[in-house]
Amino acid sequence: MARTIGSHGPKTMEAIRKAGLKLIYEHGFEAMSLRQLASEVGIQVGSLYNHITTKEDLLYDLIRVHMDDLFRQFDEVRAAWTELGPVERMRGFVAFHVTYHILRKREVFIGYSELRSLEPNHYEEIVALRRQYERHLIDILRLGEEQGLFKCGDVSVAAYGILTMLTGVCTWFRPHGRLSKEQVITTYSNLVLGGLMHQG
Amino acid sequence: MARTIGSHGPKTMEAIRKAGLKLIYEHGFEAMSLRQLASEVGIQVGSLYNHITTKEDLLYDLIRVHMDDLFRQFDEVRAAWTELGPVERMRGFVAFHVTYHILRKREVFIGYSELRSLEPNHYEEIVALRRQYERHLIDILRLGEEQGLFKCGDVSVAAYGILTMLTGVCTWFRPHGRLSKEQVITTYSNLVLGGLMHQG
Amino acid sequence: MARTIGSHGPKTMEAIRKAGLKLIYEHGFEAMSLRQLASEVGIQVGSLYNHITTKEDLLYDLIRVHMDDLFRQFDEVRAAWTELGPVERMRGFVAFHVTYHILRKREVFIGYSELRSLEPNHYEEIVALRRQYERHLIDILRLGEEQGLFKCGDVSVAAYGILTMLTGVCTWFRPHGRLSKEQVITTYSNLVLGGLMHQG
Amino acid sequence: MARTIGSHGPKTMEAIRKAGLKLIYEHGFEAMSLRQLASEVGIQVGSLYNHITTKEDLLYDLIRVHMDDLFRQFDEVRAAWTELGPVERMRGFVAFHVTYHILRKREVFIGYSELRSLEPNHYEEIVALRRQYERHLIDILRLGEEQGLFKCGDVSVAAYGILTMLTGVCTWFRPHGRLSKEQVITTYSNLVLGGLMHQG
DNA sequence: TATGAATGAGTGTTCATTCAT
DNA sequence: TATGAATGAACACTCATTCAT
Repeated sequence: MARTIGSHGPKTMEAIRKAGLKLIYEHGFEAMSLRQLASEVGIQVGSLYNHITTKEDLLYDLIRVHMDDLFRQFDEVRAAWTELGPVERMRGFVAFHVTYHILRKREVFIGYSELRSLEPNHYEEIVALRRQYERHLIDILRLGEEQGLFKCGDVSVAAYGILTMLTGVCTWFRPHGRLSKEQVITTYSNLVLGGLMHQG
Repeated sequence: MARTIGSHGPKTMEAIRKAGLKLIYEHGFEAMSLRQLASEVGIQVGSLYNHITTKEDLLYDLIRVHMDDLFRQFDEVRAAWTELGPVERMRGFVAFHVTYHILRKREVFIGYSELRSLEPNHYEEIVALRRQYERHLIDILRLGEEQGLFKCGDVSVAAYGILTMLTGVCTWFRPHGRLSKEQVITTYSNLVLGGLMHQG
Repeated sequence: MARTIGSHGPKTMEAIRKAGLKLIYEHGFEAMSLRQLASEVGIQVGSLYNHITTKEDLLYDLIRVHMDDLFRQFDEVRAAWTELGPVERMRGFVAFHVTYHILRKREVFIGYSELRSLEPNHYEEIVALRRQYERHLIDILRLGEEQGLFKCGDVSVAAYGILTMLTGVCTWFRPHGRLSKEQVITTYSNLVLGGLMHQG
Repeated sequence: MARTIGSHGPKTMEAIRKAGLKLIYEHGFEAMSLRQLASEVGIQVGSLYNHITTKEDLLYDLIRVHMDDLFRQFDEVRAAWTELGPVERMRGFVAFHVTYHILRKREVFIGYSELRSLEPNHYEEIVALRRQYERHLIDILRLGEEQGLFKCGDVSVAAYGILTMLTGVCTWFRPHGRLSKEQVITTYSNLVLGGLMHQG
């Protein structure tokens, strides 16, 4: 008989997204079965297909929405940069990136680790977005070098290094652990700008 | 651990390890089927079980061997440190870590990304080894702080940050690409020690 | 039979019948899904059930209507036979059967090939109607034999043979192809009558 | 535990073919599930895949083998024709076709009714073989017309008609029914030849 | 050691059907 | 009447693993 358990309409889609995020983060995309997912949501497995077209499509949806959020929020931050120099921009970037990656740690983690489960088209699209984001960091480094403030060795290597370091936060940060988000931001800002030997 | 009893099978076991490394790196552990693996090796699926006890066991074997190699090689480097200060040790650590992670990029990648597919016992064991390795970096940072040479903010945060940055090399480094291994090492050493603003 | 209660739905029911005829003819009854059917009609799956009671019911409806049409049209032809002899009747039968099977090729095809998807009751009913139709051909053959005009060997075998031959037209006839309907009718009439009238 | 029920090796493939033939004949290809098939054979559903690559592949295999048998047996019959005229050839064709279609009624039926479930490549291949077979009948009709013995109206129409009539035997013939195979052959031979030789 | 055939549980996905709105 | 969301069973197919030969 229809509709005994479970919820209706757009609420269901939201529940699927939430449960999917949780299960993919915990077990990985390949390891999550749609039966697990449906049971977490409280519906039958076939009912999932009233809301998603494909398992892969759910993954893409989660990653795509996260990338859109990332850009939307980053654009707000960037809007305030027009009059700032590279050092302030770098501090701003670190603060933004760390904050977002702490708040959205599961989306971010999935967005890196499950990329290869995307269909080619989706994969290319997400990778292109990621490159676009990276370019903003590279721009800051270039600006710093032009103004004689930064020395990077190689700009791309430095950018990848910094980005990887900051992103790592989503692997080990615990919300109510020993360190506050602000302490992490300060530590990383100083590390990035001054290294181990020349901090502020 | 693998069964490797019997006489003329070590070649097969080596082929399995090699093919497993390749396939897990390319598709992920969950996504690799033993049928794929057997076909890559050129044997039938049932024959795999003359050499491995379990799919998970192969993964554990690959990661464990890699961790052992990491420690063996790292111990050689460390043996020469007794008379060196923290700056030289840090340069040495960066050089070693980057080198190993470039040469063994697939093992390293798997060792991070497929950890969750290990059985609890194996998981704990590998994570403990990883922590032990990390502690060596933390020791360097502590030494530097004691001697008034380094300021880390928080030692653990700095250690995680540096480690993540260096490890990232296995994701993007291309052997015959624009940059040599030495250039990457130099860039990262300077970045770690002096940050963007105070490089040597 | 279809629910067709209510007022402004007959158009929808007609669209369902038309689309069902097309899809069953093209893909077979088992292979046609109600989702396909609904999408062909331009409504949602659930809406189908305002017009049909069951997937099987639609099939039955299509076949039953076609059988009714067959009988209605055949009865008109037969009404003119009272004063005709077996040869003229046979010519008339061939002309009628071929014409109907060319004009309604999809209904006819479905009426043969999808019979086994009918529920037992419906199956029996349609098979009985078919037998009734066949008996009219048998009657012509018998009349011919009684009057010494035909020699059939075995009346039933001849009847099945002739019927199968004529029915086959719905498999290969192309409306604007090399041959006109009239040519086919002439060829078959001569073939059949030659066979019946001039044996060994 | 492995291999408790069921049989080994090539015997299993033969059992699958046999059960497949039966089930497809009885329920149709789409309606036959691999669970049914496996259970008929006495093995688990997954074990089927040690012997077939695909459900469609089994269908193709059954039809292809039947077509090969048809040609092999027909070639033996034809080998004796070199010195025979069209009338004897036609009698020979009727006898062969009816005999084969009675003995192999299930393969023949499937070979017609389930063609559309074949993949495009397989479909084309089988249809081409069927056309090749039909051409042999057409050749007989042509020969008869050249020698002034037959009058067909249109050769192709006549060929299709005759073929359909003869093939129909596999739908209604019952092995131990009222009529023997020989009676059917005689009735059809006379019907066909009377038709071809004495048109109005 | 290698093979090939088996197991049984599991995969993502589709199905006809129901029904509150 | 139409919709959209649900059900639960079924689908073809794949999986890791076992084991007699």
